[in-house]
Amino acid sequence: MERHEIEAFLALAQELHFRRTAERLHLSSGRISQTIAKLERRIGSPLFERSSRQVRLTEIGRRLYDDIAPHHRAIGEAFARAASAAHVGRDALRVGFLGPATGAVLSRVIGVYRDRHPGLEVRVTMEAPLSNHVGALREGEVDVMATMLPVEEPDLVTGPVLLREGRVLAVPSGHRLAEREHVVLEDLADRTVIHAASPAPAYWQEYHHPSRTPAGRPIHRGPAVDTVQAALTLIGAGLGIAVATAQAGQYFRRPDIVYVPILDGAPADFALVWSAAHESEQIRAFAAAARSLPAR
Amino acid sequence: MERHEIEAFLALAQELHFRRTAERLHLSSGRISQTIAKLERRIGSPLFERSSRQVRLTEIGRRLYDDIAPHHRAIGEAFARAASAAHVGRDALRVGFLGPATGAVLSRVIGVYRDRHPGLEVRVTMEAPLSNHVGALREGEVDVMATMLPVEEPDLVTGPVLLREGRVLAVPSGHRLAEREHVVLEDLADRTVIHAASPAPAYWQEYHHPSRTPAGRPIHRGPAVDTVQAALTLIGAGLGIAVATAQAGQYFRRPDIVYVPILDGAPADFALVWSAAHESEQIRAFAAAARSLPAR
DNA sequence: ATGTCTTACGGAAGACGTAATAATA
DNA sequence: TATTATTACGTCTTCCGTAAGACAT
Repeated sequence: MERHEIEAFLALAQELHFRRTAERLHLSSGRISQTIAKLERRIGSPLFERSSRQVRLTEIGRRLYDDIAPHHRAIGEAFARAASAAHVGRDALRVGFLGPATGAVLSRVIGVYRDRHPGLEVRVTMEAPLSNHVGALREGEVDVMATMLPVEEPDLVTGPVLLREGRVLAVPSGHRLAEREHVVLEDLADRTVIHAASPAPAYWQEYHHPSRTPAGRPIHRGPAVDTVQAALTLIGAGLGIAVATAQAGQYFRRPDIVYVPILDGAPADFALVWSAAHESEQIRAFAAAARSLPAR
Repeated sequence: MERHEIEAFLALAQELHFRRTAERLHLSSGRISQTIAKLERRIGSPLFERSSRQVRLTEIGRRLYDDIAPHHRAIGEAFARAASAAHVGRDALRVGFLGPATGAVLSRVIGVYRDRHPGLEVRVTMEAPLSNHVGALREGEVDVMATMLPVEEPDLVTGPVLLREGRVLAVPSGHRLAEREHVVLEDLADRTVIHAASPAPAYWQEYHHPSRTPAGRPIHRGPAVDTVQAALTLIGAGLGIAVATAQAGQYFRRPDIVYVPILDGAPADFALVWSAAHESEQIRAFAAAARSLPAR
């Protein structure tokens, strides 16, 4: 009984629907099917009766659900308590960020926080990779991350938005779109767009680097990168173009790259995010300092 | 909190010793160290204080242990109950085996079982691969397996021994050792010996295909195989020699292979093995039938 | 010097998504 | 035909052992 099997089983027992279960766990429905099938082979009996129209718990499945659900929850809570206890009396609040503009706003938040709480220390420890932007939170390397929404993870809390940025398209100077005053998403049709490397969740990829235009025409997935710098190198080499935030135009000015505003690009919101299990007084105070800043 | 992390934590909290914990879980101590380190990073605090002389639980570690140990046990028991319930009223007892001689003894056991319980059906379903010889038990594909000891798995029960076999060395007919009346393990020194493919547990490999002679001289690990037939093909091609059981001399007679008895080889015991969680009345009856046979 | 825990690295098991297939209404 | 669950397959993550390193007795 692996964790992912138990969680798939419990979720399916509640949803009684493979597709909804898959969406809730951010997995594909095929995977849920295989995970449950494997569990049933090991148990030696079906846990669900399914037709293509209905899914129901069997007697053994119902009993198993009642037996393990409270214990599974209790274990989760025990880890949360341990994580919470671990962070009381921690010396410094460790903050991570994604992208240079976020870092700039962050220093203003830190200023307010330091004024209000002179005794408490803050350390900006690291810039996150584009892929796995919340990994450092999960690994316990930072306490708060200033990163790009959407973040739809049940174990993470989304705090105040620090910054809302427009979208630009980064293209090589010689590119056909480089002359334009602005573009729309439809202009991406059939082009090769650089995107974040794979550990990034699918919903995040799709939000920031859509695979289709609003009219439904395909956008080709180009090479995957971990940093904006790497993306720019590839763009300069003519290997693709990339959707970026307006801050790129200020912080990554280069002669071989042109940034063209995307009129209908979904806005990029940057917000504070932290682990629900690790939430502490210091984190709440830091979030409060962020909320007190004038909106930009 | 993955299953392997929880189990490593609980075992280490009991043993307070990395090497012993590793042995208990059939893992390397380096792996235990990394698993615990990762867990501590995620929790955000050490769970153990360790010097190279002593390992102790921290306050947070102690609390976590007390919190999750009973729930972890409860979940394990719930799965065992489900597995047990799944197998009452099952139509046929599915039996697997390893090696043709085992299959032969098995048919005598089945004869006795059928005489005693005419209403109960038995199906010999499959021959197991040399690697992963108990995998079918864990996957729920068979109920009982007649296989080679040692089996040191906490979730499996070792039943009565069906057969004890001596050891032979399988060598190509032209081989220097082919002329010998018999050999000793020391003759394997510096030779290349074919062994079972990798999913087989390390203790099983070491028992059947030792990596050193009694005097400590190395025995080289040759190619890995899944079946005796595959091993013989490789031996015939001159790619190595293999330690086998005496039954091979009867069931796999070939002109290009010679079997030479190994005087001091550890005996190969074949026994019934089944899953503790799936133990049923039928399985106990089958084991009783095996015990009633005259020893060979 | 020995026993202990940790770190670095290459290989392999399996979790995962995609896409084709089957079944039901 | 539309919606659902299952199966087949190739990719990629990460778990794992090996072996070298660091530290203490």
